[in-house]
Amino acid sequence: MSRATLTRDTIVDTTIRIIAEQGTEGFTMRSLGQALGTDPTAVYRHFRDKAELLRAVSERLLGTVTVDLPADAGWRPVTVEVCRRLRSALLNQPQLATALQFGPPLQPTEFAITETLLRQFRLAGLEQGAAALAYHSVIELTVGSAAIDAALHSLSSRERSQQYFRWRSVYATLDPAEYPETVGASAHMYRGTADERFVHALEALLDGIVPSP
Amino acid sequence: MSRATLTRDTIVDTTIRIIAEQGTEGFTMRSLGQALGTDPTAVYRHFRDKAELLRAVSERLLGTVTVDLPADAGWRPVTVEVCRRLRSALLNQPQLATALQFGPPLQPTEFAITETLLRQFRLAGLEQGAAALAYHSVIELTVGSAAIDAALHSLSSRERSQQYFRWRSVYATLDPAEYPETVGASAHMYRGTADERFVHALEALLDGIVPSP
DNA sequence: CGCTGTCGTCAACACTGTTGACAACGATGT
DNA sequence: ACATCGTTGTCAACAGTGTTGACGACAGCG
Repeated sequence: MSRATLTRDTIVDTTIRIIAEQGTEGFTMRSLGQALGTDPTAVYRHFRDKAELLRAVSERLLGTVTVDLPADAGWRPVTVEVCRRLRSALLNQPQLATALQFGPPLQPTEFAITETLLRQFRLAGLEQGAAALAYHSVIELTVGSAAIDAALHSLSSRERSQQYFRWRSVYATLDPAEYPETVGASAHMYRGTADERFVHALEALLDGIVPSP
Repeated sequence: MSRATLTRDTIVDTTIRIIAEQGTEGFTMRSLGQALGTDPTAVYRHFRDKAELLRAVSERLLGTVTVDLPADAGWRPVTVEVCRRLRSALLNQPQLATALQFGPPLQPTEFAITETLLRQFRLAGLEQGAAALAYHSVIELTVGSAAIDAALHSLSSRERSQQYFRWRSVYATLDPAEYPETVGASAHMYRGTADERFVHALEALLDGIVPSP
């Protein structure tokens, strides 16, 4: 019986589970302790503070972004796949922005993402400076898409559809004299899944970055 | 002898000032009360809770986005200008994501932004469905750019430049064998101002959305 | 066996947003 | 002019947050 019931891995596991089940607000040090079956402050034996724990969580989530990528798919499908995975990882942890506050000097997995994306853009024929700008561009789009959809991510797909429908209704019932375009396009707003909208935007961005012949 | 010392406008003013000076973490109900010279709980006579106050703040900030737009500049400069203003407004209030949690049924100013952007895309020749997708795309990019730069926004331009330099150094000193592209492009990362990078990304996105002949 | 260092436990601190009772004050009706 | 009323600032307090320091149980080791 390993008396050490608590380890960094199990703590990170439980943290991810809590956030996935109850959302980012339902995760507190005390709820974590309860889920672990220990005193809440026992976690501080393994992590300096909550920020370090969340950094470890983001490290775990971001670790899946660049693994097992299709080798011979070409730069563009690989780029889309990496960004989709990154967006998915960010969705599971909106608080990553907090951990990201310290900037790039982060975890090894972040460097792997940067390296992978930069390589794809170089494969696409971009110079180093253009590749760096392209990297910043796709990261901004990916983070934004995740931030916008983070609130609805904890909902079921049914509830999400209902929410989209509700928003379309709001747009549709605006004053047509004041908001003609919004009313006219209301049926097309928030159509499909958030992932589909993101991929559409990403494809457009990539079209603009690397114009196809 | 101002008896009605507190009003919604002055509270919103002070809130914006505190967030601008001390960042989003330095703003609490108690610090707000101290800045107002009243008891912290007096604010609750004018706003139901902190969320409603922040909604009023976002309403104030977003109100400047669509006013006095150049009339005959063409859809593209107008779109860029609106997105730049929106990004600037979001930068001043990272917590807007919290207020935005409730989704589109928000304030009138948000509808004005949506209407303006949709009209520009219609002017560019897009159908209603394509305009809606384009709207979602530019919003995602704008929100993401603001989210990424929010952490550094409270810094002075000098400190910001130093931070950028520090990050470039981190990239430059990685293992070239493992991260060749990152090391190679390190000198081009985080170049220029964040606004310039955003406009570059936005221009690329617009190129992809509405291909120029 | 005894020692040492790790690690879970407990109480407590400073802080947050928020609420209900209380009181001062201007405005209002007769 | 007086009493009344509703608005609004004040105060104490509550539940909840992250975090710290003292305490003690336990494993491994000489």
